[in-house]
Amino acid sequence: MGKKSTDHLSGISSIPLFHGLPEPALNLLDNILEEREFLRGENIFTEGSRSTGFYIIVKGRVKVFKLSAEGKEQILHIVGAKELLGAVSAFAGNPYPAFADAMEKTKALFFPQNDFLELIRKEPSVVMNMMANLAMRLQHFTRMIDDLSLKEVPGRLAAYLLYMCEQNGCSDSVEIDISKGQLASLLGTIPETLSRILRKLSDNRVLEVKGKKIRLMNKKALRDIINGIDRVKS
Amino acid sequence: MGKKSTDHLSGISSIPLFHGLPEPALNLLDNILEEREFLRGENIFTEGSRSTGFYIIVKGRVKVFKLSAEGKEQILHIVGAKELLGAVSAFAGNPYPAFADAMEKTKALFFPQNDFLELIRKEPSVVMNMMANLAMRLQHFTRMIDDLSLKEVPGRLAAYLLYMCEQNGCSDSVEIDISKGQLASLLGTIPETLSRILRKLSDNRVLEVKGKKIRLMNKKALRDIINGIDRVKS
DNA sequence: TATCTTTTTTGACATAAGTCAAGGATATCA
DNA sequence: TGATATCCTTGACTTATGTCAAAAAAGATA
Repeated sequence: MGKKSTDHLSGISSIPLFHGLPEPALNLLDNILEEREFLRGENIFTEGSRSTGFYIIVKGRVKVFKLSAEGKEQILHIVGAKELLGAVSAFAGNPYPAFADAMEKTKALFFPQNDFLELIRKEPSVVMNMMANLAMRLQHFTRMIDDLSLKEVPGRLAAYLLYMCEQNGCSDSVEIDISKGQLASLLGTIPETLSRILRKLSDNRVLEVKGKKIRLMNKKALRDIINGIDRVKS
Repeated sequence: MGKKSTDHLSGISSIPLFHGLPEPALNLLDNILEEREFLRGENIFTEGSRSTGFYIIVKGRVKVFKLSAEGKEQILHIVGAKELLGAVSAFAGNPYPAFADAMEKTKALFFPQNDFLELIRKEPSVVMNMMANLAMRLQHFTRMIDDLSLKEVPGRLAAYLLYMCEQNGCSDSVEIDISKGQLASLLGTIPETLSRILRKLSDNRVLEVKGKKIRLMNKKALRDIINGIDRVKS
């Protein structure tokens, strides 16, 4: 793959899936992986279509989502750099269960299904990393199902904000890096509802919303909302 | 493990996770696996507790569920014979993300975490089977999230019934093997709502409900309901 | 069979959240 | 910079589904 080989190698070893692999395995990978680029909004795969492999995102972000009959979208997750896309289907040999669109200009490495089987034979440890990845995602979905069915929208929002806050070292301020419409979809609701809830929490001095920047003024209140002790209703 | 050894061996090879393993591996497993029994209603593990291994269900059924702050339960899945219980947490090294209770007298094989790492070194192919298992469950959750957020309760019920019908060779008749209250929880709703919807579908001759036996009189209508074309509202 | 418990059904009611529609605010691009 | 498209907000309204309470039905126990 000429010029880009070294890029690949350094890139490859920084991918969790390939952590700790010996040099020969990395070289093998370098020959297998195929670089692909997607524009903002471009579709990467479609629900129901057969999977021929999976992607490792290098740069950019991809939203994986389902569509209702009326076209309402529910984002399942957002896949960012160094994460896997479409691995479950590729592995299980099932069609893709959801859509995937690039949210911005995205660079990814495509890993063809056939080559994967070969790699596993030569380097079984990869599978361990992959299992960890699947396990993590399962836990994410478990929490999501929990949220969707047991919490009301303000609770899901509060959980999301507190979670985001923790991720970013938690300076009491969260910068949401997706549109509010997309956030609504991620929370399993619609923009109008999200907007109203942000307003109410703002009025009650639980949050301070400035565009995409949200300050968590009262984390205790947020935790209470998650637990159904809703001081915001009134 | 004396007398039960051969039981184990025949049992073990019939577990998808251990399909196709050579004799020595099976013997190794026989020494590792620990038989455990649970009574109806007995708790097997609790949300938040540390996992020390996972179970392979031999007989009986286990419900895995989350609890809301007010005690409302959402069943995530029901684990039956030959399936894995708690594998994700055991593997990811995280605490259990949900509760698990035996729904009836249940026999299971416990697989301690430490021994698992050893097995993988000796028999990496097990991991492949395990990944397939995780992948399948991920797809199940994907569908579940889809249902919970994009479909209304009648749609979820319809999807459930049609799915069950397909599973059982589909003689147009489904015998639900859990209580209606539990089914409500599985569908992310409450018994009252489920009862009302069953009533309505009965009145409209889409279903015929006799206790736990449900006949699908009009599958086309059920499919329409899933797609939001709801002939039952009126 | 009779008694007790649990599950299911029904009714009246409350409410969270969705729909529809329109006006502002922001971003994007020439 | 101005023009155009997208995103966000707000209001009025509807509705699916949850809550509470009580009766009916079905199972379990003695």
